[in-house]
Amino acid sequence: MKSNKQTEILEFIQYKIENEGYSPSIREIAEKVNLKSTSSVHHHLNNLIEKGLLSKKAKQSRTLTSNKIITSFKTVPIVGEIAAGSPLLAEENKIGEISVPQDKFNQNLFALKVNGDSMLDAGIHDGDIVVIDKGVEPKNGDIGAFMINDTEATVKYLDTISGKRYLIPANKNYNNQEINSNIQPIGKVVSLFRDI
Amino acid sequence: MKSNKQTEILEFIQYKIENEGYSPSIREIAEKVNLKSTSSVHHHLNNLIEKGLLSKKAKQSRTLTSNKIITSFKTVPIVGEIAAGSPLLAEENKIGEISVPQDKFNQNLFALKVNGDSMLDAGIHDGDIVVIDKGVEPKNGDIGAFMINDTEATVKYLDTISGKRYLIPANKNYNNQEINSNIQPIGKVVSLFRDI
DNA sequence: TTTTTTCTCGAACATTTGTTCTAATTTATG
DNA sequence: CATAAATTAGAACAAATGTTCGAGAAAAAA
Repeated sequence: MKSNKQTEILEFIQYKIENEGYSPSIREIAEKVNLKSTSSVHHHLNNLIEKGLLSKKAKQSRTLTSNKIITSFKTVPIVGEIAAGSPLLAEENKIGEISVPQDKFNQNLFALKVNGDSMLDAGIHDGDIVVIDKGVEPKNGDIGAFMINDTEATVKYLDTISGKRYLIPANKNYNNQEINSNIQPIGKVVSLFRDI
Repeated sequence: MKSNKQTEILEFIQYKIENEGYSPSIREIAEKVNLKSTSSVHHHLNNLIEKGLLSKKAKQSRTLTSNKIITSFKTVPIVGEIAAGSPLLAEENKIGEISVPQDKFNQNLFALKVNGDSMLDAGIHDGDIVVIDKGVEPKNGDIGAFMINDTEATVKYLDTISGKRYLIPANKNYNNQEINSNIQPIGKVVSLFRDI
């Protein structure tokens, strides 16, 4: 045996609500957590309700709700500064989480906190959170996220000038940067969030 | 009678999921939309499913899920152009919905689609969605939403110059506008969303 | 070990709930 | 108006589901 049965039940309920959109029935729970009797599940549910971790309507099916914040939104990690040499999404680089609506549901999303004002003229400010789709390679004219020397993530326009490809800032105080082997595309910027 | 029965049903399902956390039963729907028979509801549900607006598991209770974005997030209406003389949040002005994370949960939130580039230098672009808290009166230096002549909603800086209060655009091509009785504050702009 | 508590099982029961069928009613169509 | 289509109602049924009770098993406490 590993963890607590009640934790197992709670997690299954949360999983089910998050992924299917509705609560499991007691028998579904029983099967999932290897309990042969519905009354056993019932027992645990009452316990979880007493602890304030669950709610439900009496005598009504599939009305379990988790009191934790559980939604069908996708929570994607936000990364800030990248520790030298560490992978982009390493735990040490994570500075928070952001929730992205389901119509952007995608396993390849993550968010990056913008550092600096090099994209100011594109309306991207220092401190803004940009959501990046790792599954989409940025094309010419796109705003993309790029990894430089495996130590720095940056957001820039991508474009080709005279046959060479450049990272292009949206700010006259910054210079274009030719793409070389030290610059790897991470993904395309698909949306922007800002708290004002 | 006003709108379609199926719309009524769909909205109730969405409301229920959003507010209670679980799908209504067919009988609950019947009662809510004034249908005496469960089979009538059944009929409409099948229709909605055919249209791709709903999903459900056969023979399983309370497994309706809306294919629209429905979560425990707060859905706030987006308004665009304001029809002359109509209340800001009138149905006719509504152009969509946006989901706002629960940590911004607030009964006074709504969203406004930005029209024009008068706030470009503040990084607010034409087409951006700004979320407005009606419960917070914008103060000097804040970005606020204001209603002009009850016909136009606008987003501007608010500030006092030489003892007079002005709406101040963030774009040199636009002029300050002194606040008079034709200009009413709606609320404070608290966040910004942009699809790129 | 003995006692107590917690957990589990099995079965049975009462409701809730989805489903189906037929007929009546209303609404649209020609 | 007559006809067809869509909507609604009513009833009955089968399945899913929550609930309860008693007893046994396992784990914890004494």
